[in-house]
Amino acid sequence: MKVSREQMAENRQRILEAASRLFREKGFEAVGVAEIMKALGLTHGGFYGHFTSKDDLIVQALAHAVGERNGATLSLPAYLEEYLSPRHRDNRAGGCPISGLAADTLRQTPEARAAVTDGVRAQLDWMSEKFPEATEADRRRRAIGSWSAMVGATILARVMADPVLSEEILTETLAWINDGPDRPAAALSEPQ
Amino acid sequence: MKVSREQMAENRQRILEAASRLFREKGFEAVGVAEIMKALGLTHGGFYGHFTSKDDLIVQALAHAVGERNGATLSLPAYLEEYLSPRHRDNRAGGCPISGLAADTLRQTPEARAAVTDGVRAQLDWMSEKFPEATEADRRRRAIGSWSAMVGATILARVMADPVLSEEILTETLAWINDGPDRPAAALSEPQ
DNA sequence: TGTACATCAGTGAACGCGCGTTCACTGATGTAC
DNA sequence: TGTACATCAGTGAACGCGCGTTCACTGATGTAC
Repeated sequence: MKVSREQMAENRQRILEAASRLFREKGFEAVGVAEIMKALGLTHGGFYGHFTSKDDLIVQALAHAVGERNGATLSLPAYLEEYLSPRHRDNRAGGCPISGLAADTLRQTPEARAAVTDGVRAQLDWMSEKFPEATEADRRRRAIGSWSAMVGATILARVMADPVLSEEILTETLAWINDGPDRPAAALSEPQ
Repeated sequence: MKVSREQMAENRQRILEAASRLFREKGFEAVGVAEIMKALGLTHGGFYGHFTSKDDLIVQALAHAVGERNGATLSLPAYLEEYLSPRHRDNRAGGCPISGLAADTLRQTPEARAAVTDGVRAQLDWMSEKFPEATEADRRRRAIGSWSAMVGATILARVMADPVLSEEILTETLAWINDGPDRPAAALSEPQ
């Protein structure tokens, strides 16, 4: 049965959002078109009125998720702490799409990789502005090192079967980013 | 046709090695049992004389790959440089199984996750011994932060569609691990 | 505004394909004499 | 040592299943008059 134009546009958005969450939770391969449509109460046949293929959806859903920039309203110290928290580790469906999907995207289409590339570039530019180092080169180096560590720590903490080791990875990575062995401990604390 | 006992044992090893390489290159889902057996010149039916299921093979192949500890003969600075090199980035099939498969393993069996957990624990213990910081806690913190950054940078560098950004991630992450913004530049250089 | 018709978003059965797994069979290995 | 037989590693056809995709159909929307 036909639906109104606004309803159809809304359905497209809901497909993108459901797909984005399900992909982050289970990976691209493990989520079927039928499962996504069922999550909205629709049937799989209608999917191809919105997207030309599952690969097309993957690209659109990645661009959608990566474009949201969900922690960008926080201060950098608060963002780092939230990112490297058990809450974010355990919230795959709603968490950062880059740590959740970057590895999966390696085996996807060039368009999907381009969407992740754009997201990483935006993330590094944003973080490079926020660190306190004096020179642009030092801020960017710290942004790249910190971001790599955030992505790696999140992936490792999620896969660890030992909860103590999982939490240690998050806590020590955060401490290392904030202080480093040789950095003054208060270098990045929030202004009072 | 039956083969000798030694031949059979050798075939089992060759399955593990082919699977380990193919899994790192393409991921668990994208590699079929038939493809692995074909890589040795065998047919898929014989697979089940060696392993009870594909999931069983995944666990064995992970444990096999993770247990190899392939860079452990290098000094720490040489290991870090090799790990964060374009060569390692481009050598997925022969590279570190943890950066190559950790994210994939999240959706595998508990046994597979346990194999990766063991590998990460061994890696962190090894790195914790090698860093030059005075206290055990400082060495371990630097090991965890560095290892997270190595895994994250490798995953990110592999997925980047822009080769300049990909290489920048490797180079800057290495520099950050070695020096950090506030660390003396020579802190980790090789003894002359 | 009301009516008749064309459009088209969504339905659900069906198709093709690839994959993991099974199993009757083959023929070389290994053993009993 | 040589021979006859039992064992069993590997073969390849077949099965079941799930998935992406297609398509004839339905009925509500939107438009022409």
